[in-house]
Amino acid sequence: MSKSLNNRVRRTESLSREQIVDTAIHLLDSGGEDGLTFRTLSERLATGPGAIYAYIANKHDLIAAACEAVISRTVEIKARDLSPEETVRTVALAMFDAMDTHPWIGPALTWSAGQLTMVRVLELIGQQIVALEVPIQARWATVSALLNYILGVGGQNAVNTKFAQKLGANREDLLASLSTAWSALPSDAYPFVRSIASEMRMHDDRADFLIGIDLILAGIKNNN
Amino acid sequence: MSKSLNNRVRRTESLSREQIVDTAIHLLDSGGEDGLTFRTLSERLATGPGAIYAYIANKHDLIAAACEAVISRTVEIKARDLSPEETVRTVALAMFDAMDTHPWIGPALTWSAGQLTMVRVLELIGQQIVALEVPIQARWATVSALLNYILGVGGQNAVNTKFAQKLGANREDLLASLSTAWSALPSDAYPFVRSIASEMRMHDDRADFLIGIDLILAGIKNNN
DNA sequence: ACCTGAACACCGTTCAAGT
DNA sequence: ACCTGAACACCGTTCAAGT
Repeated sequence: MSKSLNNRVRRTESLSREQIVDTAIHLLDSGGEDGLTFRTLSERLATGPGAIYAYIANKHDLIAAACEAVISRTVEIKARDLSPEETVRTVALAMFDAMDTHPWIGPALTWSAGQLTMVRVLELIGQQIVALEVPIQARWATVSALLNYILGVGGQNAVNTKFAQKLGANREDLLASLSTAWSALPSDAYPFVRSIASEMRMHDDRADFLIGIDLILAGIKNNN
Repeated sequence: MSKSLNNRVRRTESLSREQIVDTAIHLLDSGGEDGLTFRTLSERLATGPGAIYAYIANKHDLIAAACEAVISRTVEIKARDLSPEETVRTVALAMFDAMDTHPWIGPALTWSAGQLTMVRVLELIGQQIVALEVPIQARWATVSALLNYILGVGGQNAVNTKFAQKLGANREDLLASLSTAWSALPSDAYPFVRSIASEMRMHDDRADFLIGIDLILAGIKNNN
């Protein structure tokens, strides 16, 4: 797609695509998706808002490029002596941590829109699926399930973060008030929700995420 | 929160919250999140944009209310003579279909922000988890995994739909071009992605979604 | 040749003015 | 008492004008 846009030959100290993306990541990290505007971005880069369009097509492209930059760093995992299951866990946790540090990538990330980095994640996980001897007809659906789960948690993470910062509350306060609300539900209609209200309050997102991965891995083993 | 906003006593044929939400759902269905603006909405309702704020706090609230309306219809599933597994499948598929018909609810839906309808889904699935005799310490994480997966797929669905309509292409064309791109990847670095390129092209989102649910259910059984 | 930044066509939201 | 719709403070994006 961007074959003809080779800017490397220039020697002016002017704008570069990499510089723009890096600054965008900083703005996204500190202010979420709303924190990134072409006006603040161009201000940081000491230029006019129009100048950015020489390097980037539009805002969607800019966010996609920022995602790529973050995930490509995440995916650089050396193949150590790990079992297929351990490798899947490692990759999944790396993705979780990246989406936790940069909540804005959650909704922007998709593995089917042709983002090259997500294809690399797909390859990485897919190879473990093969190593786990999943029959060939089941491979696609199995990889789909894992990736959907991983990206899904990232998306939920983003919603929660946004919700929390909109209310100006921290995570603990939010969980506490939600827990209280759940405990106050009628016990005839909501026995289950009431029963886990206190457990929910103290849950660990990261640990629960991994339990979900393990559940899917256990399901894969069980199906073979 | 909204205890004092009881509008039922009025008898004028003026605006109602329900009417606003219904119109909003129509606009969202036909034009996505961008299709809903206060100007077009108020136009449809034959009023000014300001009038809506008497019934709804802001756009976020409006979308949340639209979600609630859609999901509450979805969740009205009669308890038939189904096994716990079958019930989970039924609920999950109902959610999938709702998110497929209304792609905009995917990103807006979250079960931790106190949306009452999602709590009902949580209860419904949680009761099956209890019936499956998941040990009490594992219940929260198990329900989390299922709900995260369900909502995650919905979120991905939304991204894909948005992507497709932005390009003005249909699903088949998108999958075909993606499949071609995957087949053209270097075989040394991307053996797995290449191997499933053709399978991906013909995959059925709904069937794959269900396979993921079954994988998690199998994992639950395996863990007991 | 490259950058600038005013201008355009939109948003969500508010609130004085009408009826 | 309730609704209206101009006005405000923003957006992303474009493009004539500058250097």
